[in-house]
Amino acid sequence: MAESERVPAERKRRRPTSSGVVLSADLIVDAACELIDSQGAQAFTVRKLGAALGADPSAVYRYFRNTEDLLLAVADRLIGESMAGFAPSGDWAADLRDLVLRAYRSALRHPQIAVFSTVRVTGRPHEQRAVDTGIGLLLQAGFDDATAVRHYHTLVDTALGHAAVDAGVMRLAPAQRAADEQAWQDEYGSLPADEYPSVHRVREHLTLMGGSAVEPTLDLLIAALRREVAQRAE
Amino acid sequence: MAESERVPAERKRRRPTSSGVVLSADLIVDAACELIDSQGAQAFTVRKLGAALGADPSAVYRYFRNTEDLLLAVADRLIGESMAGFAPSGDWAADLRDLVLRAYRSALRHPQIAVFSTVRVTGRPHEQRAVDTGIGLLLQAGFDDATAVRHYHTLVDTALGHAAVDAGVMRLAPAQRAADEQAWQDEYGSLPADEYPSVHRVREHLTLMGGSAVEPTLDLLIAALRREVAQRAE
DNA sequence: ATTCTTGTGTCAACGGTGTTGACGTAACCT
DNA sequence: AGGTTACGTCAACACCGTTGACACAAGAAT
Repeated sequence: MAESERVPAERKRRRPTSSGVVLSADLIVDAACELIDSQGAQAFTVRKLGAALGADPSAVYRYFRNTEDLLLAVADRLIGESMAGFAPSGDWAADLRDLVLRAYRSALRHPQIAVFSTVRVTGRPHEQRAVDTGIGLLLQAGFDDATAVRHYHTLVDTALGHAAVDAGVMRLAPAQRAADEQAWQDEYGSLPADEYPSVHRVREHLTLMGGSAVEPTLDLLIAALRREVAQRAE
Repeated sequence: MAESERVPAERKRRRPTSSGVVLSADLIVDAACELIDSQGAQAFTVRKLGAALGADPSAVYRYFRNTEDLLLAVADRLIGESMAGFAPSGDWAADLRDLVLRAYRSALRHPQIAVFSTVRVTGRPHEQRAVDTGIGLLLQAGFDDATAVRHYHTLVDTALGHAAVDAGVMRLAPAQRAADEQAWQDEYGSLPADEYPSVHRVREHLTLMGGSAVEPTLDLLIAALRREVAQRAE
């Protein structure tokens, strides 16, 4: 899991910072994750990262070329984390749901990263393992090769897409986010019946628009796949 | 969400800027769209917007509370564009597919905007119209109120999620994008059969991972909805 | 033990950002 | 004609990412 160092992987001189911390690429990635998780991605800045580390912000540039480079290293760690502990049960549909939901959750854990890390093919070991596992489950279900690939693509892009959307919501400051959910009641709950009949009719249920839609979506997709398999068996 | 206007919708005093332009909220949104489309979302700043308008950057704050507020207006314009020309056929499933695909396409037509605009509840007129139409189609299909809302949420978030993912790909430089698609063949096409049996088996079909997965996804979702309605009717 | 090299933490600075408050002036109302 | 005030402008603030110069301690060489 190498990072894109500007510096040989192994460091010899470990000079502690003025506050006594001994820096390393791993430690910086740790701190970055923590910062993003606790403060929200919006709050992530190199300067705050430096403060959290107890080091001058510019020290980060001894380990990463720039902010994007650092965020890629964080994304790299994500892929590994998300698949840790995945244990197939034997039910292909349930396992697929679990696998894809893991990708979603770990992407969502770091919202800012999710937006750009979901579009690149990393080709790294963890990604390769995940792809093989997912396609394997679809083959096990009985789909032919091409269909398995197509369906895998569908599931993964859907999960990552939802992650990107939901990540955007997470990026908002908590107060802003609350206001946004409230908006469904405030702005939509009181639309006039003559101009917006459907919205008016369902106004009691608009809070359902608040949370994430991943799980309902995956449930529908997997139900459709299950049915496809069943029909094929007839 | 709070009103975007800090000012009554209709303006009386139209004082031209020092360069002779007469500002308006619409004109500012125009300029913002143009700027983002041509230069990329990264390049969008209030100061550049001011320069493009031939006005002091801070003039923007007479029309929008802050940048976020302006971007919501941009997002709503996109929704409006996408809905222009939508004509329901009477087949709720086909109409839903069309409606949602329109949202996807217009988001994708402006990849730079899509990345952030897919994320917020704008609460603005165009969005309200689209929401009412979509939920109306689901009610017409026979779903109860709460279920209609849930399914609408599912469809919209899915389409916008795919737009976000696919827009991310579009943003890559063409060379980069080609390399990324090639990676599916290069990196995955030659994985050893013993370690990655499933990927190895489907290696002929990995190019299917290239394009967008929206349509297959929507087809699966709508098939699931159709079946739900059919079962309810029994 | 002393010197030398160099990796690396620090500091100051640059040019950028969004946003705000004061200010004057032109556009409308009476 | 005069008064109000909307709104464009300006200057300033507090941030941001990033860089180049610098000091110094860790390890190597002697």
